[in-house]
Amino acid sequence: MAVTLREIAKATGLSVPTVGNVLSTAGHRHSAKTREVVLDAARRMGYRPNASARAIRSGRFGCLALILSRQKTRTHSYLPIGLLDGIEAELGQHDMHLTVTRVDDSLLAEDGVLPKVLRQSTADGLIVHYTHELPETIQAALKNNQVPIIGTNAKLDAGSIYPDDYSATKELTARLYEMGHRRIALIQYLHTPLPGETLSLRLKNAHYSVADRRRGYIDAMVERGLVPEFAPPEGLIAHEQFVDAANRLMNRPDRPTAVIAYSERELLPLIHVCRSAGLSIPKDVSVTFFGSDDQILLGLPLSAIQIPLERMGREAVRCVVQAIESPGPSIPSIALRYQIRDRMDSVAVAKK
Amino acid sequence: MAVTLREIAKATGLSVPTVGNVLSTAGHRHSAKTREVVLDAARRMGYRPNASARAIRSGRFGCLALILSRQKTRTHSYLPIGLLDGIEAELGQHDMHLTVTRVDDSLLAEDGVLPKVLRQSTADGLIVHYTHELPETIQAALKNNQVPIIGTNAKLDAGSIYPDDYSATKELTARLYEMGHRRIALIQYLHTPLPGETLSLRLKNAHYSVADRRRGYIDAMVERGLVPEFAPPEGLIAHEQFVDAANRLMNRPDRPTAVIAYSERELLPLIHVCRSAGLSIPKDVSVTFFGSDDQILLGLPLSAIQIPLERMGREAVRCVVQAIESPGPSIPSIALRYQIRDRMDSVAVAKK
DNA sequence: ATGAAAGCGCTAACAA
DNA sequence: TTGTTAGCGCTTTCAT
Repeated sequence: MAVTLREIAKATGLSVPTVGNVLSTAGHRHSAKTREVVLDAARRMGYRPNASARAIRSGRFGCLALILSRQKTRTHSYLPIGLLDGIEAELGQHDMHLTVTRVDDSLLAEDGVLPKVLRQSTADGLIVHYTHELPETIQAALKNNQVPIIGTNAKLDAGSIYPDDYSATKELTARLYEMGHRRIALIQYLHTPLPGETLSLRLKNAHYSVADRRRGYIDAMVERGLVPEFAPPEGLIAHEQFVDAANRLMNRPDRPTAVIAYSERELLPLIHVCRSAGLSIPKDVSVTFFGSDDQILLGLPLSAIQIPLERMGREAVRCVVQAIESPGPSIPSIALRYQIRDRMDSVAVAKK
Repeated sequence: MAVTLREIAKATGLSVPTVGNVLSTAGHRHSAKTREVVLDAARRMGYRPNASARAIRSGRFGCLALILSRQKTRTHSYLPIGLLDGIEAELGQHDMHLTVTRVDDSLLAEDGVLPKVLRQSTADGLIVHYTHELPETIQAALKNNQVPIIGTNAKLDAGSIYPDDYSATKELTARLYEMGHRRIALIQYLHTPLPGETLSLRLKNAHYSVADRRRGYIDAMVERGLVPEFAPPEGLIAHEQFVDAANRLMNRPDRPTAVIAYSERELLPLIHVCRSAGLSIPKDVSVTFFGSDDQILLGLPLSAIQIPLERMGREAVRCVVQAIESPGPSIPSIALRYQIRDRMDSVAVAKK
């Protein structure tokens, strides 16, 4: 059993509240000698306050829960470390900690087998990191939880923090234009539908950024009288065809001088094709992509348009904590501006 | 404020213990009518038991803490989702939940600014996921925590769960031999030292699997009278040279017919070089690699030697929980066997 | 079958 | 400056 105030009180011959005062809030109202004795004993005995006891007393858990969705059908869903960093940094400011739980996107969730964090009262607020839609049961459970809740990475009318992909792509395209580029392509692959998934469902299930980056790019191009060009044109191909699509795009006399890749996934076939065709990056082709980190692919250092994961985490915590401290009707959504950085290693001014 | 037993008691006209009994342990000892009334009210009012109150009563937090190290100097440290899955699955068996915290690998940690999870008493046990060495201060703080603690992904004398990379590589090499391969190479890049990092320190800081996979490979080769071949021979190169190294390896008349890649990072230059040289995988070259998931690179489906992350998570929880329930002197280390799967898409029988 | 009492560890209010 | 009392939400006796 862990060391309690009572044990320290017994060891020092003082009362429990005295010991508690010295070790937490009101230490200044005690004699130097007492403080010395208590602090010394606490250190020696390895005292650490019981967080649950404090939670009960204060009516606050001092804890937020991060709910991660889990998708059985597709692999490689994961917790971006930048998000966690942002969340933890901001939580530290409020002396709070984090509980993490995953929620199954399967029929199992229908059986009322909710994770413990949702079944019991464990946190003062929830951050739901959507990678896709959550099942009804979970949604209901979340609403029933009488604590503030916010979503990240999803574009909702209220209560979500998401990167502003429309503006980012628009600005990025404008930026490339200013650097002299006229043939700018957006390369964006979508997987062919899963078995049993219709095409329209596939598109509807896609992340909001698929449509938003597309729109931002189109608007910027059209504004400047340029013709938007997508690879592949229909946007939807099987994984094996990625290289072919990149080949078709880059092995043309009027190939683009700048390419915006939707994500890191689009990057690899592109780089491969460029290398094989003897095209130099960034001299012959400028490459930009949306990602969480700069990449080194096939020896080429590539600078990413960095998804503001850390700020997303920070903002999410900030909003939830605010809602906890002064409960209001609802949390407004926030579209986070990207920072299109000044230094883009893999982008060059277009040659005449 | 959340709904409490007292509120339900008030609403139903019953006593707090009665309501509590029905809703938790001893429901069977009450009349059907009472049960009905209580359960109905609880559902209607959205009752969820206060986890902290239970923790106080029971003397158990019902919670484990996962400590992730954070390395400022190198990016891309992250929480493998498979580990989290394993941890959560096993925790669910014990009706426990998970707290996650990151610990800075910087001097800040020296200032006694420990994360709240370590400063306070919040969990019944700790799982420390090492990606590298933790600073002394943190190590000390962990020891002082009077709860069971286990490390993952680190090879220690006691208290760690780690994949058995030696045996895995040895078996894998044997397996390739049985399929007719004689020229088998291990491709394993190490980054050049960071500024201020000596070469020997760089090697010492490397993950245990670097040495273990190397040893397993060498032992298997030597046992069969074959000559181990590494690319690059010295093992230590800069990132930009990865492609050159792969080129040197594969553009030779006596090029290997099978390649074991240390990790996913080694894979990409290899695939690129093979594609560019017109070498077919797996027809001309068999490729295997250590990774968390199968990969599709440049249109080629590659089957990974899967690092047993999920089992690592499960075992870690199992061991810690056991130590919590029956405290013993120390937790023994466990080397987890890999499962070299029967189906290896990217491996073919060697041609004569 | 139900309720009264007690106590887990901690802290705020009050009394000494 | 220090100690006493009380109570947060829950559960485990033990009476009724």
